Amino acid sequence: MNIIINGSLMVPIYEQIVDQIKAMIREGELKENDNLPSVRALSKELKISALTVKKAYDSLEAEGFTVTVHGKGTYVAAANKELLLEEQKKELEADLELAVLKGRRYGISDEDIRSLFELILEG
Amino acid sequence: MNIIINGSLMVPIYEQIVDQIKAMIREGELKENDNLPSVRALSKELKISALTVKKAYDSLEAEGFTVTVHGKGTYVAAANKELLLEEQKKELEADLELAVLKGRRYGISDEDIRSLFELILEG
Amino acid sequence: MNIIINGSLMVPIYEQIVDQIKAMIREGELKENDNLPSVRALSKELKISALTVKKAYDSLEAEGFTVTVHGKGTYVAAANKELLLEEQKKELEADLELAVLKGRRYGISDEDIRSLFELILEG
Amino acid sequence: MNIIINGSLMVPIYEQIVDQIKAMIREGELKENDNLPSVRALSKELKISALTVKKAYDSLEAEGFTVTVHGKGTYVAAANKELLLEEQKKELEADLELAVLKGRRYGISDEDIRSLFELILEG
DNA sequence: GTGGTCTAGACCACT
DNA sequence: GTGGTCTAGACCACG
Repeated sequence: MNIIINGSLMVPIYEQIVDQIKAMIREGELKENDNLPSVRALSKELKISALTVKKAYDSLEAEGFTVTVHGKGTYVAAANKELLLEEQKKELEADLELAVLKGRRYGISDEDIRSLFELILEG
Repeated sequence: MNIIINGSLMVPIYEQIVDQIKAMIREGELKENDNLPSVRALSKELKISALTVKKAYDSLEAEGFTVTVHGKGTYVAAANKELLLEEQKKELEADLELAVLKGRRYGISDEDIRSLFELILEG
Repeated sequence: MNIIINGSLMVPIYEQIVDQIKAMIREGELKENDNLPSVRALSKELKISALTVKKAYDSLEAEGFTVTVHGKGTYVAAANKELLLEEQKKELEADLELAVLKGRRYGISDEDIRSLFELILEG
Repeated sequence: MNIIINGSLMVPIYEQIVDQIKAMIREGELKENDNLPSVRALSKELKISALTVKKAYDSLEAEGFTVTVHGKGTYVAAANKELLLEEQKKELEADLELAVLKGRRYGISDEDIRSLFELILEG
């Protein structure tokens, strides 16, 4: 499981896991009915608390990306990739919009905001 | 005091106050030596706890934007607008970077991220 | 009335007044039965609130250094200069002791504390 | 945690905590990455409000002496002992200066102030 | 009336 | 269990 946890980021660990598993599903790295690693296994691999992995899996299941079968494990659900992509784009859009609005609230010009953005994207 | 509190946001109230007062200072709406509303007055106006306002004011003072005189009130300090602008740009940069990183984590191409961004900026 | 108020100091204004009037009494600049300036007059002269001067005068009277005659004014009481000096020295001693103890709590050597002290005294 | 709160002092409780933890760090009693007691645990131990402990911890973090990890705890940061020592000396210097100024305001001669100081240091 | 500190307890997010 | 935020109200020091 190629998941990378960045502890120094201000993003909760469980969210980083959710994000990356969603991406894997969308990119086909994880296919329908694939078996996710067990909570215990993943928590060992990432050296984090099992509760944190559990929370990520719960979140995925709540959003319909996985199904958990008691006593067997967690599996990738039938995914509508396009829907997922749309959802993720909307989330990204919301984040970008919040940032832009904050910049404007700070009185930073759109030109300056764009420059910053390009710097980051190309950086 | 035109401060707007959004309780549904995930940004702490005291931080919203800090942000908006900083913006007012930078935009000249609040000038050097201007008197900020008293802790109690603002807490009443915004219908929040006095401690929350106090926390915001403490933060502003710690960052050097205001000076507080015991028994008299809180005043706008000699404003270093350039410093403030730099700080705000850094904050915006951090927000944008988080958004971009999330987009990439989602497997969205830089081109698509840029398109979304431009849509927002021009929208 | 040669009283000097330092607003930037962290010492309350009323205390600065009390201290300086005590010193004047001890040094004979103010003698028994001398008339202190009226609360209003002094507050105008020092450009501070009358309440603050009142508080200083109250404090002096409570400690027995002055007597206030209703409708007439405030007068210097019969002062035991030596007692006053002893009192003031004890207060100074307490302040110095607190500072020294804090320094030691911080793990600063007595030699270093002494150096700092001499620097201040000679500075 | 050997912290002693003196309620009768005029020093705020949270500041007493900050002072003593800083001293522990400087003296090596607390080392890098050591875990500070949880806010709740310390508040129980000292029989004070959790918010008061929190305020002390916030202050320590703002000054860079500790790092707080959400949901995990508060840890001693990579200690810059020299910086800390300088800071503490500055604090001591300020205290001593206030005392000396008060003594002079009282009309006590520098010689007498020095005698008092030496008495305390050698006492 | 103004800020400064403290309380006791609540609810939420993260591990 | 840990920190993060917020409340409602108290008491004190200062002006």
